[in-house]
Amino acid sequence: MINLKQLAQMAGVDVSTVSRALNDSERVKPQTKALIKSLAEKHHYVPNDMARSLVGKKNDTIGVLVPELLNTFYAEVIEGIEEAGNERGYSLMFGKSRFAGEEEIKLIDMFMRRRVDGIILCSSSRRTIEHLRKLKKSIPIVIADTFEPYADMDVVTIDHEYGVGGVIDHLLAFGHREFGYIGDSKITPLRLETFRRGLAGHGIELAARHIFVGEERYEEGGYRRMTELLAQPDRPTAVFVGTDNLAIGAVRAARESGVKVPEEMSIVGFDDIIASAYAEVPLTTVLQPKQEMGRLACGLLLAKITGEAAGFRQVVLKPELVVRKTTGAVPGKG
Amino acid sequence: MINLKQLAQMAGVDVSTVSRALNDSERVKPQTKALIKSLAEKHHYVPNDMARSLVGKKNDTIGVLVPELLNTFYAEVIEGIEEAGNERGYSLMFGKSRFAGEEEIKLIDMFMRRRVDGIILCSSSRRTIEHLRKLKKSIPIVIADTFEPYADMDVVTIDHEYGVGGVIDHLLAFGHREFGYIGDSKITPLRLETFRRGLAGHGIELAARHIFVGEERYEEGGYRRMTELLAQPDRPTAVFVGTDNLAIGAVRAARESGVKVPEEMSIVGFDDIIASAYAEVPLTTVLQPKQEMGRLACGLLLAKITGEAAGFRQVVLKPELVVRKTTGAVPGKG
DNA sequence: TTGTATGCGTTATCAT
DNA sequence: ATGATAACGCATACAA
Repeated sequence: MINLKQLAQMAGVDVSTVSRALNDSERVKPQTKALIKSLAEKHHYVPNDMARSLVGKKNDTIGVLVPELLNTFYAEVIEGIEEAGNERGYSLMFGKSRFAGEEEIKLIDMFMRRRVDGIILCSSSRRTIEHLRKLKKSIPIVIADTFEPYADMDVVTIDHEYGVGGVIDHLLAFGHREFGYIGDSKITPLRLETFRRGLAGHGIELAARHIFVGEERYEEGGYRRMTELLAQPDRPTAVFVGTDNLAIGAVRAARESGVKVPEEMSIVGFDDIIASAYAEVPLTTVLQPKQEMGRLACGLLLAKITGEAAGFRQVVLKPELVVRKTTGAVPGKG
Repeated sequence: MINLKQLAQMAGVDVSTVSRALNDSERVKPQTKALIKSLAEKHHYVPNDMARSLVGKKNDTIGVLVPELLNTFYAEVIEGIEEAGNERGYSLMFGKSRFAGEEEIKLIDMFMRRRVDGIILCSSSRRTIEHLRKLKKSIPIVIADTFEPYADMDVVTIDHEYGVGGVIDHLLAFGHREFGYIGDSKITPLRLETFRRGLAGHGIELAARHIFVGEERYEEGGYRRMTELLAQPDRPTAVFVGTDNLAIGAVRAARESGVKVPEEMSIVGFDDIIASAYAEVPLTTVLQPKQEMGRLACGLLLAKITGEAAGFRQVVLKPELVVRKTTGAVPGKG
């Protein structure tokens, strides 16, 4: 792969002249510039950004860390980040943490070694957040989709209280009083807590025997947990499922067990992933503005990188309920 | 951000000693090594991989180019690439081309400027392939999920003939003779051609009025195209849909129009994305080994990077039909 | 065991 | 308008 020096030799000029010519400097005679450019073209010269950013400073690269890729939730967030970044000439480097704290820290380390200009973390663990507190002076960092809007960091997240509250109000309005919950151990713990607290606020207790949580985060997990729930002697009339991925499987399990949704059981998801509108029964769920989160996170980060922004900002989005076909009135109460 | 030189000053030694110490060289006294390491730890030293790879050569980074991320098909391929890469210490840099040739070329250029060790391209356009022919001497490149197994490049792809052939045989065995096709303009053109040719081989013509192709690549596109197809005066008994994303929408459109699937119409997809097994009616489709493709592509690339492999290899996978619930006998012929 | 010197590819600051 | 040179952060062959 050819470099400036070789180009300089061929053109019979100094490297510095070549550098200037290729960077369209005014201070180089049009003829030599033309010569150099044609030479560069001819020999497929590709500048070495490693060297360039060594002397310069910036990279025009941001690191993005997500737990998993198969989850379209994260794909949408990334989509937002990518667009916002692209518009301003940044490319993405990314890593997948599998929800593992050590992986997160390893990948953050890699990002730093690569001298990315900034890092966006999605759904990172609390432990990792602690780790970040030490790094945030060295490099701009934005946390997306986190549990709490940490005041000492740049954060983009949603108002869980509001989102889950919408679910509860919706179900209460339909007359439901017996609730169940299905979730996973990584993504949804806060939703469970918020749900429980919200119900308690209405004097309703969420029975432990109606709570099903496990590792699996996709349809299969929801399917299995709903099957377990249906095996209980008494069955709730409404179930809140922590993510749409799980909810889609849960709806299927219910229907396959002969339980009509929503006639005999209402089910509400969370996220509003793409598949939800096209599920077996279009899913009632809480819309997280995923791409928006990505865009905002990237915006915050770029503002930090360019120095436009000082201090830390917390952006808290309101996730709105989207009522579709999996929720209805309590059986027998029309 | 601290560097070797500063560390050297603090330790009262030369940079080279620090470098050796941090790289665990034998040629440094245990005591000084310990001192230097503790110093590095204390001051949060993070090596600069830009500088390192400037002098060295390698990057331990590979560039991955996909058309889109929301498509779980690509997410799965990436998953495979990422795993295979991770195992050998490589991280990913990636870009999204939106199926646009110019975007692809721009991103490839970016990868090269960043001096990635190699590039994997998914579903790249023919035009881009031409472009790559010039670059493949400068950098290892692997093409994944392409139309043809170009003999002069490293390629991982599937045997379309075989996959589509399986669909045709399956439908013929059910007695179908009237076929329709739904696809998109970016991903599926080859599938349409293969389908048409395959049918012709059985003396069956695919009528133009039963072919629906458009831009949209997700459920909505399939929904719309199936709606159009159903508006035709005569309706095929079986429809091959070029991707599962489209197929899921197509099934929904059929059912909402009162056409029972598979009783009144058989529908077959292609890809076997995660959602397909959990669709409204579990989808009969052709399984593309996506993660496997990713792993293999990455394997080929790493072999090229490390110099283990010479020449070009074409890996052609056999995509197998997965029979689920959207296909059945021709109506009235039980 | 440690230091010296050189080079990686590029940009930038001087001169000329 | 162009050349010489230093500098970016690090690794390494060679000396000591």
